[in-house]
Amino acid sequence: MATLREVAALAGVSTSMVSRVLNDAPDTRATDETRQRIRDAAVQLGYRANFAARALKNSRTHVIGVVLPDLANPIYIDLLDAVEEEAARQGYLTLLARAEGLLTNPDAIPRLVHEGRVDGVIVQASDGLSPDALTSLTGGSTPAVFVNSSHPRESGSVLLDDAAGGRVAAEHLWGLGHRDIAFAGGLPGSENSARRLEGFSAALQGLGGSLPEHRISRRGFAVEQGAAAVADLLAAGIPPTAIAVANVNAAFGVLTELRSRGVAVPDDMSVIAIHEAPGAQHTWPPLTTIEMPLGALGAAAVTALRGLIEAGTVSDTVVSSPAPRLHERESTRPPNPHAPARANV
Amino acid sequence: MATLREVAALAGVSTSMVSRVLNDAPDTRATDETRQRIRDAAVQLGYRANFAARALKNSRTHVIGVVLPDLANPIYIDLLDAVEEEAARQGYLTLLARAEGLLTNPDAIPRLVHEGRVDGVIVQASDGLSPDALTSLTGGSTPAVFVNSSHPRESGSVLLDDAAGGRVAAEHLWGLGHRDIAFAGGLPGSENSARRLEGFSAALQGLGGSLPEHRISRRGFAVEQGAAAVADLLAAGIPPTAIAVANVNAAFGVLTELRSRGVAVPDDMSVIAIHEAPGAQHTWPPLTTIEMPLGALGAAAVTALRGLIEAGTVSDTVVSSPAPRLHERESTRPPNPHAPARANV
DNA sequence: CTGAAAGCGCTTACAG
DNA sequence: CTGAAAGCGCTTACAG
Repeated sequence: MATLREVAALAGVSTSMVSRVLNDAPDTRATDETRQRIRDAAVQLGYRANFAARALKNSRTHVIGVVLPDLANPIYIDLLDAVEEEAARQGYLTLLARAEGLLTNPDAIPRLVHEGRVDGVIVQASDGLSPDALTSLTGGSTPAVFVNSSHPRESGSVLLDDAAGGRVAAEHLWGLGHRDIAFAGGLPGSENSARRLEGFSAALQGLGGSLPEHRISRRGFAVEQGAAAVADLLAAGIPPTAIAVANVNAAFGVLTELRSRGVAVPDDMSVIAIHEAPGAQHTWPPLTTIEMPLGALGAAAVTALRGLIEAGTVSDTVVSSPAPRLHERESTRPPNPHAPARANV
Repeated sequence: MATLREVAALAGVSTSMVSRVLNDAPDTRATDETRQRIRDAAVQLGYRANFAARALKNSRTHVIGVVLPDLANPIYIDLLDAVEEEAARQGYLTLLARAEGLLTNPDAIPRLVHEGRVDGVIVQASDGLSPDALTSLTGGSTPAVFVNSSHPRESGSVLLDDAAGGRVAAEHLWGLGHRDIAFAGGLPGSENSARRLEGFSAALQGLGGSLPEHRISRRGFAVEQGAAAVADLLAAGIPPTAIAVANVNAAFGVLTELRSRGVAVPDDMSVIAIHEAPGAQHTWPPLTTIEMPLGALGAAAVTALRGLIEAGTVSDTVVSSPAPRLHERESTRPPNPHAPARANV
């Protein structure tokens, strides 16, 4: 691990010169010959600027922290992947921060910044967190961008176009001929879910249909919560012919619960989910999904965070491009008028 | 962001004292009263030791890098999760490094260390990499622990007890009554797969069975490669009554391909896979898997890396506890003598 | 029991 | 065109 000093010695110049030349500092007027000598010396010694020294001097690490509730959720992984990739493109490294400690210890996120470990953080908050909890997460002064969740005023925010996702789901089901459709949403407090529901319901109305309250369940985005939603939705009366699930993980639970109740998908009931996940192709039947632009979301988050870090600019972005994309698989089909559940009505 | 100096000023002592007290330095004999004054001042100012300054002084960052081929593979995510958790427990933070850049740019991993960004790296290499490629990955002098893959001499290694995984698969299938079993393995160069196959084959022999060469396919661990394995294995003659797949991702492909060929699982054929994955419960039929101790693997990797960093101790570990654990689901069942494929023999 | 001083490896006004 | 010097915020011998 050669130092600047050693490079300078080898090149026969001052450390100042080496620093300037190697960093392409503006208005550095060094002879081409000098530049070359410096470059050669650096290469010869395998010189790498020490990160800590640089960070100390510049008060900037070029590292961003990514705070995720957990790694089990494929949605978060896609986000993490996109963030890491875009960060790398923009010259930043990615530090992984688990939310577990962060939720029990409200000081954890600010500390990352106060210790100078990261220049800022991108946080995907858990769905249930209150606005107050979110505010206390970053302690106000931390450069933070909240992704896909509600957020404090001082922080940036990057959101999916959830309503558009809901709309695509409604249009697909309607186009297939479904007229009695249910919606399995996130928890009552979830703004993501509320927006998806809104887009879904509005689209249905625009098409001449409607989404009555008893066709709505708000159990949450997790697998077991999807199962609970099925219980709600099939509780009494005529079952719907299709269920739109606000999250692909919940949809896994929906599929399993439906099967265990003897409801055949898609013969008796169609199922569509918002968000794509690797597992969706391997369920039985393979799940029709609406892929949301998580890659673009992650990239937008990185860009927003840089704006906050470098210019103090807080921005709120809705990522609407690329548009939500339908993956039509085998869990959706035109409604079957002879489906057992409806046949005996 | 208060500095040591400010804390010292507020407490009315020297910065030396503050540093010593706050770090609980050995043989620091400060009055209890002084200690308290210092602590109070630190709290009052919200003091956090600057990470860069500390790293510069100590030549140690307490950050480890995790190098993963990609984030799409749930196995790697489990590993990442475990590493992050154990690292946190041991006082280390986790920097995520993508292998994409690392494979095209052989200098990338050593650079992380040479720049002083991380103290060492844990790398999960791609399955196909040659030993030479692995060696050049770390350039020899980088503290590195290779996980679940072959590795250069100077680096530590932490391996799963792959043979045990193969054995559990063989025993389960044999116990169910299967006598004609196939094995869908990783690529020919994969040491992981070779060990699983070895354990599998040896167990079968111990039980009085055998695994003839034509019942072995070596197409790889990926989904599509599992599909290719099915093609191999069903190519001609009597099909086996069960397939053990060396990797759960490939097993997804096996399931899909079997279905598309009209082979019913588990009626016509049983399928079992090594490694557990969230998706395995949601396939149809739900996939019987053998969960390998990835959590313990990740933790062992962190511990091995610390040994390398702090004591220069290179260690090779095989993680055999907890033992591979069978998740019996619906893709395995006793062989059906009337299965169509065999009935017409 | 406590402090002054050097130094980790950089960057950047300032001076020439 | 180039260098000497200060300083980023710590830690740790060394001295008293």
